[in-house]
Amino acid sequence: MGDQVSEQTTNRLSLYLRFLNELDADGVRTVSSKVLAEQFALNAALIRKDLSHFGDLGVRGVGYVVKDLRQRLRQILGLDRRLNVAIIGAGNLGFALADYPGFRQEGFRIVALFDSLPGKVGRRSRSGVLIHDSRELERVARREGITIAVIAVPAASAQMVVNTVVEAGIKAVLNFSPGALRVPPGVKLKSVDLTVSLESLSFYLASSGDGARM
Amino acid sequence: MGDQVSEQTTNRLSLYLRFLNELDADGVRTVSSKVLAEQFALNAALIRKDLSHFGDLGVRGVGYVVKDLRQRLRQILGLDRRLNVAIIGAGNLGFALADYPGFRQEGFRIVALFDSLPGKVGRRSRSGVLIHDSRELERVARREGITIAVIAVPAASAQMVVNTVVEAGIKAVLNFSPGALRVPPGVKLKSVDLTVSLESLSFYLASSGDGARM
DNA sequence: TTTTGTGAAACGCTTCACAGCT
DNA sequence: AGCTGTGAAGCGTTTCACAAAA
Repeated sequence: MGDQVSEQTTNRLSLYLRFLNELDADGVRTVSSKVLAEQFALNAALIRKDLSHFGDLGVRGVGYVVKDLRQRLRQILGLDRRLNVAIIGAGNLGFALADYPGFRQEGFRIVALFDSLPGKVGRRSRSGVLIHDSRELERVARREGITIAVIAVPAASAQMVVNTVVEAGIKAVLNFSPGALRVPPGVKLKSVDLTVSLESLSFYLASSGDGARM
Repeated sequence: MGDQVSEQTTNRLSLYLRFLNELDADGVRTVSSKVLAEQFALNAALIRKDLSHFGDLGVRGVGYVVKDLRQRLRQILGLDRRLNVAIIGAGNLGFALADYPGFRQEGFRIVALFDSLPGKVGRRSRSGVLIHDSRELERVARREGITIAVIAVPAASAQMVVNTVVEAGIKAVLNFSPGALRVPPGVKLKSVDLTVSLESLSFYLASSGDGARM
C-alpha cells in the first residue's frame, strides 16, 4: 500500500465509489469484485488489484463490505473534507460548470468565479456564485481556501491564467481550454479537450465505413 | 498503414493537427518530429510511429511538409467534410456546448439542440441553434444529416436518450453524463466524466501531502 | 549531416491462475 | 464452497537505437 497508483486506477476508484453510493442507498451490505466487474465491464482481478493498493479492504469468501469500502474510498479520494473550487472564466462554459449539480454532489463547492471583463465582475451565476475580478484571484483563493482551479477561458489566455493560478498557491488544475499548458512540478494539471474528443469520433466515422469514405 | 490505430494515437493526431494549423498560419514550411515532440513533451519516435500508421508522410533529412501533413491529418481525422452535430439536453451544459467556439473552428456544425421540456422547445441558443422536441430526434437527425450526438442530460435519463440516438442511426456519441452507458457494437461512445476528473485532482491533493492529510 | 521509419527492448497495465483465508 | 490478494504471464504502448534516404 502507498506505492504509486496509476491515474487509470484512481479514475476507476471514482466509478466504484459512485456505484457503492447507490448500493449503500439501496441497503446492500456486501459486494464482490465479480459484481463490480460486471457493472463496469471490467475484469474482476483488475478491481481487486485497484483496491489492494490501499490495504486489505475485502474479506475472503465474502467480498467487500459496502459501507466500509465506500467510506474508505471517500477517504482515499480525499472527499471526506471540504474541497473549494474556483472557476476562471465566466463565459458560457464557466457558468455551466459553476452550476453543474454533479460537482456539488460529491462534496465539491464552487466558491468563486473569476473574469477579467469589468461588466461581469460583481454579478452572480444562476446558483449564486459571485464573479470576482481576475486580479483578485490570489487574495480570494487564500481567503476562501481554494484548492482546485477550473480553467474555462479561451486558449489564447489560458497559459497566463494558469500561471496566476499557480502563483496563488493552487496545486490542482482542471483545464478545459484547448492546447498544451505548462505547470511546474508539484502542481497537478488535468485537461479535458473537447475538440480532441469530437475529433476522435470523427476519426471513427471516417475510418469505419460510414459511406462518405472508404 | 491501415492497421488498427489506438485511441491514444488518434487523440495525439488531433493535437498535432492543431499545432500544424498554427505553423501553417505562421508560414512555416516543414517541421521535424523533434520539434513536435518538444511542443507536446512527447518522445520524437512516438510521433513518427503515430504518423507512420498512415504511410510515409515525412521526408528523411527534412521532416514533414507542414501543408501536406496538415491536409493529410484533416483527411485521416475525417475533418475534410461537413460534420453535423446534435446536442441532446438544453440545460446549462448543453447550451454552453452549443455555443462553444472551439467546435465550429474545426468544421463541426452544431445543427440542433433537443430537449423534452415543452417550455424550451422552439427557443434558440445565443448563437441561434434551435431547440427541438426530443421526440423529433430521429426525423431531424435524418433530415439534417446528423452524424454525431452529444449527450448533456442528467444521469437518470442518459441511457434512454442514448437508445433513442442509436435508433436514429447516429453512430458516434460524446457523453457528458456520469455513469456507464451501453451502446451496441458499431456505435462509438466517448465519455467525458467531469466528476471523475475533479475527483482525480482531489486524490492528488489528498495523497501528495497538502497539509490536510499525510 | 539531418531526420525519417522501424525492428527490438523496455515498460506498464491487465488478465490469468491459484494459494490462502473465512 | 466462495472470494480475496497476488506472483507470473500476456499484451499493448512507448522508447531506444540504427539502417536508409535526402
